[in-house]
Order: sequence, then structure tokens, then C-alpha cells
Amino acid sequence: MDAPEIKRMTPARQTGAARARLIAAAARLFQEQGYAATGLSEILALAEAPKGSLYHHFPGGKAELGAAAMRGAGGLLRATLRARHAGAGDAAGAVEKFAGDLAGWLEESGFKRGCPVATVALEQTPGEGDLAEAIRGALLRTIDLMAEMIEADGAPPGRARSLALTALSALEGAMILARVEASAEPVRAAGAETARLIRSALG
Amino acid sequence: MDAPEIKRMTPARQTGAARARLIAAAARLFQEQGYAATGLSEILALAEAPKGSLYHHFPGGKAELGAAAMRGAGGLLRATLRARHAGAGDAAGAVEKFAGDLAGWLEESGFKRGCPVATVALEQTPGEGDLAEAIRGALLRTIDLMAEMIEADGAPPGRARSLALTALSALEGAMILARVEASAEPVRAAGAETARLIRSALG
DNA sequence: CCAGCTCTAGACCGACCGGTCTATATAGAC
DNA sequence: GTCTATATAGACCGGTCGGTCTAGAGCTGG
Repeated sequence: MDAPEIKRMTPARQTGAARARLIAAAARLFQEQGYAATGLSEILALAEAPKGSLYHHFPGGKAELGAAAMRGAGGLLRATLRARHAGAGDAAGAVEKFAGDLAGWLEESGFKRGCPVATVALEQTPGEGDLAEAIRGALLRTIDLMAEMIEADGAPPGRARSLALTALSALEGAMILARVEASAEPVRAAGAETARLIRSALG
Repeated sequence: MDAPEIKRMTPARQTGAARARLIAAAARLFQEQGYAATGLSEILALAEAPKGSLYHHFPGGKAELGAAAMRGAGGLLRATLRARHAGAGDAAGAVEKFAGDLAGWLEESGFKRGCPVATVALEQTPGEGDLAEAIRGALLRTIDLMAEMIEADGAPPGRARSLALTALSALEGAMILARVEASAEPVRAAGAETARLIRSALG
């Protein structure tokens, strides 16, 4: 989400901090209110950065900043899922633990924040530019990761993909319902039922 | 979505047409681009109505029009699900057929339109006013309907609710993925896997 | 036939939008 | 030191936003 940024070859400045703050601020505001409803001035205020910094680090403006936020969010999702898989050992357990993480994040924010990727995705006409590509990548790579996990547990490739698709669908949808109901129940239910579904497909 | 509107008691004008056109136009544009990104001028142009008409029929402005669109969309979802249940006979079959309907709608629009309720839901800070209430109602009543169907097939109430929650979550999430991938596969997969899950819970 | 509504029509408003631009601070390179 | 590239800073711009307001068209009950 706010990676320390690869060091430049020759100049090697100390900063890059404003860049990271901008991405974090954008991601957070997009989660709460969506892409179109979030003004640059709001992002700038939260990141405590002037407009000049934004257009210095992201010449493409709001869309480029959005794309960076999507890549960061996707990376966070996959890193979390991978960590849970390492702990649980199998795909079903990983998905259920992962759902618990998502539920926890929602609760922490008082159900103000949802999945940043999904929110921005729905506001974009598919197949446009950088931003759309970043969204596609964030979601598809997460599905691929989940499918690999399920396949590693012994499911045939086609079925593994169908299950991964359904699992991520259920979690994304559950985050919508959870936000609307101001309750984590849908996310935990989706996690439990999806885990059950994966186990029954393998057993 | 564009119901003929209950006849007034005494006046009984012929029109009310502009009102319906406004709701339909708003629903469609919200599906494609979201709530915040859709300007009133765009809605007005598509509905071929002047601003005066909008504020005559919806004194609450954009939010009130949005709420009406959400109620209409929720009603359409439930009517479709009910019709499929009548045809299929059981809950699992109804959910799978319903998923097919959703997939068909996405395809028809060239994957430009998603679920109007979900899109608007993510842009709203939960628990606000009319609009938020309309969104809540649209989603919750659909879950309740689905839970009743599953319970009628013999599932214990708690489990039926968990399954209904997961089923709607999976379908909503799948519509997001489908739009992003420009493919109906996620929706059909979610329908098939969810039906399987419901059947296995009843068996 | 006209008084009184429902409804259409669109000019107009202040606020805010995303984006551009110039000026300045800061920190190596030499 | 001076030079140069990076980064910060924010005034400024035209356009569009949602919303208000006045004017009139069209119908209808009395």
C-alpha cells in the first residue's frame, strides 16, 4: 500500500514520502466514498501535500494516482491471503482466515471502508486505460493465486478456477452487504460457507 | 423499474411519464458509471426532461431520484427471483436460473452495466438518509426472500440465512468480476457453485 | 371561460471540480 | 561555492456540478 519506493540509480533522495502518503490517502478515501466522489483537494488535505507534489509524482493526475492505489490494494490482498495460506496449510482454511481479516478491517473502520478495488471498479467503464488495467490486474491476480492454492490441494484445474472465482466473488459481495448492514456477519458467513464448498469439492 | 405509477385519487392526469423516464435513465446511468460520476444533466438528457420536471417529481433532488431508482431495481431483482423460483420449484434451482438472468443482462449491455444497487451502495457512507435506506431495503429484502426459499426446502433458519447471504454475496461479487473481465463466466460459476452448496446443505 | 392545479421549460447561481502553471525550497555533483 | 534535478507550494483557470427560481403550457372542475 505504501511501499518505500525503489531507490533511484544516481540521485538517491531521501524523500518519496509524499508519494506514499498520497497513495495511502487516495486508497482510504476511495474505500469510503468511491473514486468520483473523492476530490483531489480532499486527498491533498489528508496526505498533507500540495497539488504540485501530486502532479510531480503522478503526471497522469487522478487516474494515475488511482491506478497506483489499486496496485497497492491488490498487493495487500494477495500478501494477506498468502500469509494466511502459509498458516493454515490448505486453501479452504486460508480462505476462511482471509475472510476473517477482511471482516476485521471492516469492523475497525466502523464499516465506513469497503474493498477499494471493487468500489473503483464499479465506477469505471471497463477496458479503458491505466486505471481499468490496474483494477483488472488486482482482481485477476488474486483469483489466480486462490485457484493455485485450491489446485495444489488436489482439485482439477477447471474446478479450482470456478471455486476461486466464486470464493472471491462471495467475499467481495459480502463486503458490500457488510458495509450496508454495518455488520461483519455476511463476510464471516461467506468465509465459512465458501470454505465448506471448497472442502466438499476436494473430499 | 418503470412501473406505471399508481393513479392519483382525484386529478388523474395522463402523464407521470416523465417521472418514469427519469427513474429509468438514472438507474441505467448509475449502473454504468456510478452515482457520483453521473451528472444531473446527463440524466436529464437521456430522459429527455428538463430540470424543472426533475425537481417537481423529486423535490429531494438527485438523492431522492436515486432512492427511487434503488427501490425499482430491488423490486426487479425480487420479481425475477420469484419468477425463477416458481419455475424451478426449489431454491437451488431458482438461484442458478437467477444467476443466468443476471449473466444475460450483463452480456446484453456489453458488460457496461453492473448491479445498480451495489454500485450506488459502495459510494454511500452507510446509514445516512433516504438513499442509504433504499439501498439497505433493496438488498435485505432480497436476502430475506432467498432465505425463505431455502428454509422452505428444509434448511434450519440460521443456516438458511447464512446460505442466502452467501448466495447473494457471490452473485453481487461475481457481477463485479464479470464486468471487469468482460465475461459472464464468474456469474455462471457463482450460480452453479452456490446451487451446489445449497443442495449439499439440504441433502 | 377562467381559476387553479400539475407539470414542463430552462436561465441562472455559487461552489467545487481536475488540471496547468510559475516560483521556490532542497539536496547532491563537481 | 555554483549548477542542476527533484520536489514542494499554491495561485489560477475554464468547465461542470447540484440546486433554485420564475415563467408559461396544458388540463380540468366549477
